Amino acid sequence: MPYEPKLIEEKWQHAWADAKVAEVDVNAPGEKFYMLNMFPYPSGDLHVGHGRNYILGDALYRYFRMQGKAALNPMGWDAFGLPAENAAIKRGIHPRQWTVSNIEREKKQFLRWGILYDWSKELASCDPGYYRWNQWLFLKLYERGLAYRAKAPVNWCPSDQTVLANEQVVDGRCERCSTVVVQRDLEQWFLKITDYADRLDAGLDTLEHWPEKVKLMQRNWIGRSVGADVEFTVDALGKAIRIFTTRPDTIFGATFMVLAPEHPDVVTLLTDHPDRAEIEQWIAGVRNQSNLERQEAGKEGRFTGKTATNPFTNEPIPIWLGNFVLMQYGTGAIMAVPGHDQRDFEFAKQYDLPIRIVVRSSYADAPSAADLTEAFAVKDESAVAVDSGLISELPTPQAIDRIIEEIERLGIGKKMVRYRLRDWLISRQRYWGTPIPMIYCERDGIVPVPESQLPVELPLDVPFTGREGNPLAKDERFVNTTCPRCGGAARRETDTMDTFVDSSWYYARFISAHDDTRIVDTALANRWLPVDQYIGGIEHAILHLLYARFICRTLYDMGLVSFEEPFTRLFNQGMITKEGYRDAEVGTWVAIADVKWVDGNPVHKDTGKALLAETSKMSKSHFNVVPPDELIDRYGADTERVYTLFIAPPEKEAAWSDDGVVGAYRFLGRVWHMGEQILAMSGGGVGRGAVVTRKTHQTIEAVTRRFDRFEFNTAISGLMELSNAIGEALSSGDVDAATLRDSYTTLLKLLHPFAPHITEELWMMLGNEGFILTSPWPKADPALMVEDVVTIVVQVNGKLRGQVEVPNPPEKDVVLAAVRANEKVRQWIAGKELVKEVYVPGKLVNIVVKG
RNA sequence: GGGAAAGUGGCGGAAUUGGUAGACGCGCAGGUCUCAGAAGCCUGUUACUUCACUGUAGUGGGGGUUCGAUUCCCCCCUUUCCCACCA
Repeated sequence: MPYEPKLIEEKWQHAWADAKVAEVDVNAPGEKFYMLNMFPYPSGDLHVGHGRNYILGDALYRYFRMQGKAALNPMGWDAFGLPAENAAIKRGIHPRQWTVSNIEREKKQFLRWGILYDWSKELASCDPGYYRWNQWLFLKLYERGLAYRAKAPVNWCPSDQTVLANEQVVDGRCERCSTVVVQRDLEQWFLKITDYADRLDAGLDTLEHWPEKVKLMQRNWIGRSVGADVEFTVDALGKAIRIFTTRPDTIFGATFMVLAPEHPDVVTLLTDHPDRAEIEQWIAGVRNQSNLERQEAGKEGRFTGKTATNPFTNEPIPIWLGNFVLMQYGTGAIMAVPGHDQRDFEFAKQYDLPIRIVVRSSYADAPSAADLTEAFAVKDESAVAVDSGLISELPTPQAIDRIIEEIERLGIGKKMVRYRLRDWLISRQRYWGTPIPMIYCERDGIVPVPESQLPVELPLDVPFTGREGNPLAKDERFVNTTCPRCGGAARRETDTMDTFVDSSWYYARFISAHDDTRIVDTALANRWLPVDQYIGGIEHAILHLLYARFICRTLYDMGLVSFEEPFTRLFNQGMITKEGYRDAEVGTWVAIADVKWVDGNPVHKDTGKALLAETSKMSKSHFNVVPPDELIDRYGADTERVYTLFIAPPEKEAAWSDDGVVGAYRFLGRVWHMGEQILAMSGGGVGRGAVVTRKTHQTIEAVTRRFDRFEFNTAISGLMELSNAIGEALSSGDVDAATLRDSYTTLLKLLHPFAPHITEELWMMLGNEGFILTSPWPKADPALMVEDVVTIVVQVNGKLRGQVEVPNPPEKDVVLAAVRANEKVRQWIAGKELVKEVYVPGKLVNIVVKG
């Protein structure tokens, strides 16, 4: 019988589902292992690149299962979001309907891949039973002062009269109507993640099993820096301006001050300036620029005409406005030390401001300020302060400590830790999201919706035009309500929550997905959480994972869970890319159907124009998406699974090759035919049994180790080697049936996580009871892995010159005697002076000769 | 501008601690089967040299440590990713 995946895959998919093999009773005993793939946004089109993520998770799940763990592998849907609303606007389908039908499609796809999830715990963030707890969480955060309202700019399309998400702004214009987008200040809701900046930063040190790369990205995003706030008196204001610096030791070299153009004191400073109108115009221009535009514009500034007093030199220093000083960081004002900060240096050169040297390398004299071509910004022990009063000649680290002491003693400032991290803006002027449970009353102001009134449900019958703002705001039945406090007429908040709120705690909800009385069941959560293995794309390295870590800490502070870090181990799989073809001149992508090959080069079928082959992320617009359906119809899901994990190390980007798939299919075909032969076989010789058994046990050891290290590609190559070894033994006829059958059964078990259907079928064909999935993972017997003879490599002056075989374990005297007796080695060293013999136990002998 | 990762055959990639570089697979070549093709199976496949045995070179480039370096150290080049005027 030929290997026909079609005939067996669906059968086993139903068998596993019917037996509910993946359903976990959370109260049952056993060693828990919580696996989790990041829940997907149901866009409806899963391609083989998405498949990599879930197939990898499923292989691990099956492995842990066979290792005897009580493994939990749930799945849900990150179901709120903009694309659903766009579909409603463009195609007139309700976001809910669009989302639900996509979920159905994706669920079928998971099934076809042979992926086992515990569907009894399924959740969708657009379900009121889920998002009511988003609202509950928001109310708790509000109670604790962690949710607040403030003005913040949004992208506003003046033509469509609506707020745009960043993704909807293309080159500064509205994605839909190409109108130039403007910034508009709106009152919006924030979560105070900055209160947790220090804990989020410190917690990174405890995450031993997270990729260093992700931790570093988070650390940079939080951006902790230690320095000092210092006040500089400004006579014109009759008060001081506060600056933040990480280099208070350079304060003797602060020769001017720079304020952000948005700094609140700017208006007062400019009141009597002769060129006030011009400067205000300049400020308005800078304010309208994005950060990127500001940077491209180069360093620009204006002199306010006023001075501040440097508290250490007591000199008046000019106060400038500068486009490179950001209002959002620190105090929006800096002391400029052009000798020791590159930005300040460039600004000083631009406007011819004085430069003073107050730090030098401890290996060299200080250069003269006039000779300086760039700022000297070294700040370790190898730098010392000069011309700096009380800290002169102190190495920089000590100078910093000493000057901060002095600043604090003088009462003009203090040591300060600041973060780059900003508060989390969660308001979205969108329909398809969790309504923020707040009410505005003329009399009582902002009033939270009482818990008993949750969920605040999203009305379903609203019109979608894509114009004139949020559809929710136009639904009078939703907006008009009564004040929970005074009972008078009031209006509801119509902003919905950022979908990152939904995904910041969903992992905890799976454990008690249907509990209508509380957000999490604390006792069960503490048993099953944190997640033991979290799997997802690197694109979530910063926002999702940081928000999840933040919300987890707030749950911890409320006493709802007993842990602060939600994910013990994190794995980021790489993307799958594929070659696409584009017109080199115009730059547009060409559909595969329009590509013709001439002498191995792609050209356009109609125009004959040469095309450029380019490998990129799969996307419809690049015509390089590989849909799993055709692939599975032709080769089966097992082939896709094996190929996907074999193609490259899982954390790396991998290029899809249609040809390569065939290799995986052939491999499975060979395993299949071997199974039929072994089933029919009896008798056989005994000559090579030990060789096959040894290879089998070596493979058990290797595959197990590689699973633990996520080295799926080499685990599969190891299984191919074992299969080749069994195949050779089979055709040699020199191995007995029982030995071959044992090795083959082991191969099936080791292969099961990668190719579940075919192995399950063969397991049954060989007459075994139950599922191979629930059979135990094989154990390697070290005694059976040991070789009878050892091959010792012989080198002369480090070059391979022969090999000798000695009985295992190899003894030094025996090995050296064998080497000396080796004819070829004797030729190589003949007539030369022996310098030494190096013996690496069990591996090699290197003979060093001279002449 | 700052930070991180990585450079190995025609291609994807392999090489526990420094110890036979190129496992495994694709592709390619030859063979087998076939009226023919597809699929399968067998053999070969780093380059140069040789009919062959063999030999020489070889893991981005240059240097170092070592009996021995893809692996460790220093310098340089290239690519990719992330953050981007964060004081």
